[in-house]
Amino acid sequence: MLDANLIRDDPEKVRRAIIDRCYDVSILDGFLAADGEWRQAVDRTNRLKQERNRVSHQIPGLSGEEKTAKIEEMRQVSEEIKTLDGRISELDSSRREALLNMPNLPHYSVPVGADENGNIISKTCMKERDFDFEAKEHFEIGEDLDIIDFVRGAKVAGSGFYVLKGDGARLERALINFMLDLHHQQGYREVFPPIIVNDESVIGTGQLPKMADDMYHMEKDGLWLNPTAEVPVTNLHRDEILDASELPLLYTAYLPSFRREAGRHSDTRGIARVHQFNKVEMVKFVRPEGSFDELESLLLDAETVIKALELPYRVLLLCTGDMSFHASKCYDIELHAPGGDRWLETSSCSNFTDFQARRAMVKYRPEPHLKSEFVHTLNGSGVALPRTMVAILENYQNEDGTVTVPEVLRPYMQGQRTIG
RNA sequence: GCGGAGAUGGCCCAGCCUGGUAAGGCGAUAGACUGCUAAUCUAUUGUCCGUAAGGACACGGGGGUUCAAAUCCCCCUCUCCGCGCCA
Repeated sequence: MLDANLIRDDPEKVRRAIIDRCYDVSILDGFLAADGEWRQAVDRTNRLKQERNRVSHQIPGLSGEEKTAKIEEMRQVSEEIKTLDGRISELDSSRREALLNMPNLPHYSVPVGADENGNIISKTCMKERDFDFEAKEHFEIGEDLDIIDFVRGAKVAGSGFYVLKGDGARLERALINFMLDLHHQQGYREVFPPIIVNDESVIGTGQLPKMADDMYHMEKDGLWLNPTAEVPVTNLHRDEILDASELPLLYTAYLPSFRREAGRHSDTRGIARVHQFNKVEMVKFVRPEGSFDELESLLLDAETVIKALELPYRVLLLCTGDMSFHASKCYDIELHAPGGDRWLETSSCSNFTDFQARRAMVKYRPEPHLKSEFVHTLNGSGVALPRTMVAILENYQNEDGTVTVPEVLRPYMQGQRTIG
């Protein structure tokens, strides 16, 4: 959510940002109209309430006709206030709705572009692997080794779900433990939050109202299945004023994530796009002034995971049109999957500046007794499991059909060197 | 799920029965005072509208009654205690 004062003071800056991000600018004009009317109405109701308060306090000292007259007068003022307050609440809703649907302002360093073609490859690491045999795709490998079972996943839950079996399940668990341990060493505190979240949380981080159709909703309880650990972890501190001395706060969490993937029909084969997947996530609460440096270090922390796994990857700096709407700046890490010669988005590291903090009311006091301010929040996957699994299976596959276990994972698999 | 008790400012806590500008304490910050510290005194310590002066709002959330609601009425959420159920 943007600062209403900033929008009033510099609407053209906001208009530029909305255009760069390919959103409809009418949302800005809608806000300005509702906001102007809202402020006038608030001013008028405040004056009326002042009058009512003043006279109401005089009434106990009055008697007879004068008292009756004042009471009648105030009854009418109260009626007027009630009508006006109703109008204010309508205006406030449209104001707020416009605010909730307005994207964050991109950082000046973000390239302007309409779609993924505007993204910039900011770094490429480790050469893609050359094969002297025909590389298989991960779903073939998984089925041949009987470690990924799509048929039974579909039986138990439906299309888009899968079962990890044997060394596949063990590899998944090894990855989770390896990543959590690494992030722990990097200074992140491990948490395991609820996997089900309420409306306030999902609004707080910005998935609602825009992404409602992408999440699983439990109507009976009014709750949502976690779409990304960013939601419960960031909302740990919703409606809190943090102690400045405890910033930056760094968290890491392993959490299953759920996406409905409504309306997406391509890319359904395999485990690269599924309804339920595990992810290890990093979340930072930081002071505003250093937040873009914190983004760079967050990216490095995520890259460390990939480097340790010795997988070929590249880092993209996303352009204005391709960033998710709550980010101010975002890097994607893509892993190379040689089976299908594809680049898979495996991590997304974003600085949301004060956008989420303002929605979720996460503040801190820069100095004792000074006015509290919004923190900046950041989030990075470190990293998404299925696509990492794809990259491992495809990059570490051997001609005989086996898969070598990456060296850093062996301690997590009782020293096992190969699968198959 | 049932019964009971609660939720008041950054924190603690009074006020509720019997409606009339949210009392007191703690902590924090600034100033005053004192060789230093402590103590003491004073001020500040939530949100919104407003350039400001000023004003409004805020007693878990939402409705209602009333000239006026922390206080009375209704609905909801959460916490604690007991009972029930349960991996």
